[in-house]
Amino acid sequence: MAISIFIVDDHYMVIEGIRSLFQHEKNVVWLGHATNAASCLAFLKQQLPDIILLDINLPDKSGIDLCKEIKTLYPTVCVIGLSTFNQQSFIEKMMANGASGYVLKNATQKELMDSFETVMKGRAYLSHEVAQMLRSNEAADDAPVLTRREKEVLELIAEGLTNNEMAEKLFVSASTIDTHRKNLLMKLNAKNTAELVKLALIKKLISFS
Amino acid sequence: MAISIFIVDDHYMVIEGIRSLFQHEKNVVWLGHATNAASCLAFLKQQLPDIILLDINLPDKSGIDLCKEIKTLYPTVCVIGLSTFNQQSFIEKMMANGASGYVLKNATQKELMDSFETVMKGRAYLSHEVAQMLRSNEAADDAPVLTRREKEVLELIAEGLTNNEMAEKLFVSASTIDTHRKNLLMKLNAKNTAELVKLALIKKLISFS
DNA sequence: AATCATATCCCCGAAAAACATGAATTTCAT
DNA sequence: ATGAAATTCATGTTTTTCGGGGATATGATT
Repeated sequence: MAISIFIVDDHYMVIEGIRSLFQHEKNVVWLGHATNAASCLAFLKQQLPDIILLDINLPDKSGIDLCKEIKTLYPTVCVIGLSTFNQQSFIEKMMANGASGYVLKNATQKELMDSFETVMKGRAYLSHEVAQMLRSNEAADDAPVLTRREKEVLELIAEGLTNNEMAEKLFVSASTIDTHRKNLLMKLNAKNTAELVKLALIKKLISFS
Repeated sequence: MAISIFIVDDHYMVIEGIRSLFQHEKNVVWLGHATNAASCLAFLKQQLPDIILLDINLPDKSGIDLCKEIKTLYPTVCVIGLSTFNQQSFIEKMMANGASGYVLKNATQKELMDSFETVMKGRAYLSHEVAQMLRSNEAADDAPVLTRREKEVLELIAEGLTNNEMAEKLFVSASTIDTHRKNLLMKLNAKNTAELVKLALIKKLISFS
């Protein structure tokens, strides 16, 4: 039995690329494509494919959110995430939102066929590269929970403010800042400010710039 | 007169996508494709296209380096950079290495045709989105040059070592470390250690973990 | 021969951070 | 309303960093 697929991606080249990969494949039926979330949802009201290939980058909405909506509205549809790079956080969110698989855009026809067959059997599929990356990266999602104030102080520390400067800025005494600082060192298990800032950036507790 | 093109990209979908976009275009002749730098260079020994569409992500070599090599060996060939995202640093490096243009992979057939014609006339072509982004982003790639020793010390600072600990580890006196430290603060224009570590991570002078 | 970058070392004093200990107050969810 | 968590503040001591200096040695460059 043929597998029907629908693709959502704002890259014409990707759409054409996949269409071309499967145009002579009898087991795969190309139902169409959408270049944004809105027209994807509109299409699904008319017709349900077996599999949706869903890019994580769309102009009007993230593919991650769209995935969730699709799975809520049409739980039987299999969604396969599509992305150029294997960014762990995206993959995790995509799978958490009900995706059945995740393949990179450098996938071969065979790999894609594989992914279709696997998810149609109800199992999850991850590109070889993706699976490998995820394994090698059990790195910390062990970010401690910081309070509102601690986050503020952490940001200011990374900007190079001293306790006195922060105290002035936040209208509290320097002792208070000192306490927050000590708690931050404890929570992040850092030996000193230098390590604190590094860990904070790694764990994405503060953002760049 | 028809324009001959050759594409280098490790994404099958992109190759197929572009091929399909131009398969009925009489003014464009598809000479072939390569999925890595080595086979690209091998092809060019046999035949020279007018335009090479060059992905910035290749398995064996960065497209940026490959671009430089190509322009050194065959200065008459026009290289157009290809990328999914518009990352300013890549674009700048690509153009600095002699590329004639830069287009995003979500380009339409028309946009690509446009880029071909523009670069064939000897002018540079940037995707609309890319040009816009570059304008809005004159942010700094002003990473200072650090000496071998300074990099070592910087790494250790970020790991949370004190001057004494570093001195022991590097078999020098604490005074030496102190000097390096001061020089680092100067070079990165940081107010203190906290800002130093943050800037070092932003400017990729030290890597995560 | 003179210059430059790098790396090494030293001293001083002021400023800042780290560590310890204790405690009052507000906020908020159960 | 009660208890836990968060925020606030203080007082001290010790360690580390920061900002001025200045000095020597080496090797590459000109």
